[in-house]
Amino acid sequence: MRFHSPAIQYFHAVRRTGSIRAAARILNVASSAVSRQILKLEQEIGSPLFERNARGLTLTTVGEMLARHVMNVLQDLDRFRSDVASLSGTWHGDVSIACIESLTESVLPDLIAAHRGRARRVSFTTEVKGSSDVLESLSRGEADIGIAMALRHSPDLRQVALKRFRLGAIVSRDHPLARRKTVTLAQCLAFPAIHALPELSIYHLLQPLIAQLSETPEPAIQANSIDLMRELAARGVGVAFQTQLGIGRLSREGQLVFLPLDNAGSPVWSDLGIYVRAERTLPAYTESFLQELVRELGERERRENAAYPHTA
Amino acid sequence: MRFHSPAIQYFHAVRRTGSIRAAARILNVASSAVSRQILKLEQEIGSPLFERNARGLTLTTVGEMLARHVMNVLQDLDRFRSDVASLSGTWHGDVSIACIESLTESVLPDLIAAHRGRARRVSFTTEVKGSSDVLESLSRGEADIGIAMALRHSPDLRQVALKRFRLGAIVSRDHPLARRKTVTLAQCLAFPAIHALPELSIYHLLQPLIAQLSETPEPAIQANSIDLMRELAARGVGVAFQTQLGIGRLSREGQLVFLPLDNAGSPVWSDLGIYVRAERTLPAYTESFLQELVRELGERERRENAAYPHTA
DNA sequence: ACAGGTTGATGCCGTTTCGGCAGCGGCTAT
DNA sequence: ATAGCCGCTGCCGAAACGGCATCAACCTGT
Repeated sequence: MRFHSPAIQYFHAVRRTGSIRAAARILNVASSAVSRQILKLEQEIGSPLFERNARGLTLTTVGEMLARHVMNVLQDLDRFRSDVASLSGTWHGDVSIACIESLTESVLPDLIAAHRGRARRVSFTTEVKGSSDVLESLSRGEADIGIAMALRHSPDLRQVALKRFRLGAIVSRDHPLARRKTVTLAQCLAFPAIHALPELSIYHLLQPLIAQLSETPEPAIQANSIDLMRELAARGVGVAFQTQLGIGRLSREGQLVFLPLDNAGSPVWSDLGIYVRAERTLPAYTESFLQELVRELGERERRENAAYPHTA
Repeated sequence: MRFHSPAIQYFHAVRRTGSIRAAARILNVASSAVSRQILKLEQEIGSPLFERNARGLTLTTVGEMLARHVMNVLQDLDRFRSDVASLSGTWHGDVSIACIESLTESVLPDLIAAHRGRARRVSFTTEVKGSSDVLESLSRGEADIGIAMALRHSPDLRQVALKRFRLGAIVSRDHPLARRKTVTLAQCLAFPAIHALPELSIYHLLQPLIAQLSETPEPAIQANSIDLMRELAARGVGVAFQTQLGIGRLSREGQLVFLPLDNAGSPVWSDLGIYVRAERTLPAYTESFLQELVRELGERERRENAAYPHTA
């Protein structure tokens, strides 16, 4: 089922690896074959596609344009394949997800497990990274679905859904704050705090608010792992800040308490976006999972708003 | 700049012509070459793409799926080409438009003339046909932009804009009705009328209203040409019905009068939709014209509403 | 400065693929 | 029945492709 010119596939491999020889290894062909296909493409188009640096190849502007086209072609080919397969009852393929860490505790594993239970032949590839890296992975065609903080995204991405969750303080059950319904940032910072490093989006949500406070906050722990921060909070080390998404199990077991943040009377929102490449129709099996993901996140958003209603 | 497998192009030609030999003539190759590429494709995919009827080839279900993929590929290739060309300052290509007749009097010629004045190397291909044929042409990839009455459209089309125009009666300046501000259908049908045949969408707009009338209308002329109907009305033959879009010049010269239809106190709307294929990014030159088209139609809609305000 | 490893490009050559030609059987319309 | 399509298939020359060995250019570690 590979009826596209080898030049297309070779170019795609070279772009991903940034090297002709590396691409040749992946493709199981001689590097000379790859080299020649690229040269032929450049002659056909009438413009170089790569800049030959000493250490590998970099796309030129025209190269990036072609990369976009080739990505559209190959991703649409996947969709075509899945359409044909679903016609004959078969239903398989790989859903590739790039997402930020807050989803790894319960949302993503729950969904994937449930989906695998129903569709055994659909496999998953997941990659956890920062919000902007998630968006970049999508743009580069390395992931099908992306979940990230809703930043400004490039026009080649499409925001499928936007869900907002309350940012809150995470404390162990015996923390002095644990009995409160909500907390303000000032109240939290009276205690040792576990802060996010700038590479986490939470940092950028909280930093402006912290800057507004008059007092200098208590010296705190800094970390770049949602997971680590949660476990530190559970051990009573201090107050951590995140959405309720990442603390499901420990919260249910009563070890952790989630206290919605209150900033001058209004909630602090953390906006989560679900993204796909804009110029693309998803394969049926990917689309199916995407729908479940959107539904599930919407459900969690709804449940959370019911649990912690706020005055408009 | 043809770096895609010949199989893709051949398949596309065969689908359009419905015949291998006809495709071969277009492609300037031997029919055997085309036949073999199709056979290879079918073997590669593992399913027949065409049903070999005595009178040419018809797509199978899988064939239609492939047709969709191939259309996506080739149309995106056009976009890529235009991107590369615009990088080097060149700016050419062909904008293919399918539209209904009401646009041919002034909207389309005005726009195309203006655009050609600015961008000489952009050519246009226009095809006038009925609303459902317009939508089908788009779906089949035979046109880039479609303008049609806003019917229910298939999901592979995207409605870029929706503009509503008042349906009205068209009479010559010395017609007894010509002094009125608005007219009702009953008032019009007291005079000889020029009716649209069912192949025009106006028929489907007016038929329900005519059916509501108690009296049997005066015997009337029927026609399937907007142009003809307009000229008949100008000669005082009777009352015609259409939007103001199609009577620009004759209206300006005072020969024709447009009387907005009033049906039980509310206007009768004719909804015009602008469509493109959904799974597609348009070439820059096409996108540019599309924007002008949307703007111009919006402008006409606004002007018309100002000229004939109606009570909400 | 030098050696060893890496990179992409190129000449040579066997293999594969492609396309043109001619001819096949099947079908339709006259 | 005949003439004109249709798509399919051997046959063969031409073109494209891929593998191997080799080259010059470059980086890196010593």
